[in-house]
Amino acid sequence: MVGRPVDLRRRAELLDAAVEHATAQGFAELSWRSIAASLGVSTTTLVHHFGTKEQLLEAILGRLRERTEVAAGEHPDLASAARAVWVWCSHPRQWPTFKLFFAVYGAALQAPEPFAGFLDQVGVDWLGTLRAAQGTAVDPQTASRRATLVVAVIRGLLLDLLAGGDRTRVDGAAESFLAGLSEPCGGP
Amino acid sequence: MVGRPVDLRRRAELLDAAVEHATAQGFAELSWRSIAASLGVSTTTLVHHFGTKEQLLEAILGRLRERTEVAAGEHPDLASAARAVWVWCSHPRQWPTFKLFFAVYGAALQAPEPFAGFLDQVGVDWLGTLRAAQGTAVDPQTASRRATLVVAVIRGLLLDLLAGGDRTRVDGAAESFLAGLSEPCGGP
DNA sequence: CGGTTCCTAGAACGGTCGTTCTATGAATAC
DNA sequence: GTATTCATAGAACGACCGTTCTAGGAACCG
Repeated sequence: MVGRPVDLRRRAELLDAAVEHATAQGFAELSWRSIAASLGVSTTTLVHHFGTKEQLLEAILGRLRERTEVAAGEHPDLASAARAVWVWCSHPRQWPTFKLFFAVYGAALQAPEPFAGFLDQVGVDWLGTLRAAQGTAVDPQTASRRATLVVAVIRGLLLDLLAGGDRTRVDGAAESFLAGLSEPCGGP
Repeated sequence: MVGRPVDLRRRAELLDAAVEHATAQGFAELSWRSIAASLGVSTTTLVHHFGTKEQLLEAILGRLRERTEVAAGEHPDLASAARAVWVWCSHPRQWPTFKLFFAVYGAALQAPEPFAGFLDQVGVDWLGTLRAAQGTAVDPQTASRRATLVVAVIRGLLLDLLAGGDRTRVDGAAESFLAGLSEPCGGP
């Protein structure tokens, strides 16, 4: 006798809705009851599928990490890869997702207990993508340094943009940085 | 009859201790009771001096803004000003403060209700300082663009550093950016 | 069909939260 | 001195939190 099989699709469906709720309603107001009310189910249902608040959080963080991962794509050099990443990240469609991203990031900096994996993984995800975009010609240390700078610029400009910064000003700064990337002109 | 005068020094003292508590214990665990226990007073004392949780939050945010403001200083050009800001911000002594800063920043992105002033003010504080460092020779639009980029780089690299990023890698990225700032070499 | 396991819901528990009420010393003005 | 206001504390209230208990339908296997 095996009984009724586990419905993994249902769990994924609830998780997606939970992430959407966190994106729309804010990371600080995450509770069993608020999510359940938003999805039209009972808190018991959520508890049954995710177990603990911390486990739900881990699941949400995993989904969020997938959503904020840059499309690896195939780009000839670092400059075009960086431009593609910036265009994708800075699109208004992504704003709510990245607001959630930075809310989680900020919370993780002060309370790394349930977020440690998120911080670590997020740190290597983008870096790996942008290091790979430089091919094997440049030495690893230089590639790592450049990728770090590109990630920092994109995140910093995103912070400015999401906080209500002037779009043309931020885009101008991004363009000037990307232009400098295209012609290294003696840069390290 | 006027009675006993208001003790503003006591309020400032409590506020400083509250900010220190938020820096050490984390922004998410801010409550009347936890702060009161940490300071060795009763919650009633805090309520008496600050009124509402939201008013306490505003006061803490104001103090935090002061603490994260870069020392304006007198620097000959943007590159040296940027380097000074980076050296000051990236010092381990400042890490807890900036962890709190980014925790507040992230929370503000999703719930701007009590944080709107913080986001706005923080946006113009650094930008103004770094625009002023460029003097009046460069046209305002270019100066604004460059200041935006410098702020983004510093914030982005700080995020990396505070998340546990390798110090030498982050410092290398900072150095390469600052070097590029010194010799604009055709950059806009 | 019966048996077993999953899915869902409602109620309740202990805990923490922000806030308010009441009351007791301390400091100032007259 | 008295009168008034501030400073502080303790207790309590209602609301929300995560979690657990109980229980009833639903889906699969034999």
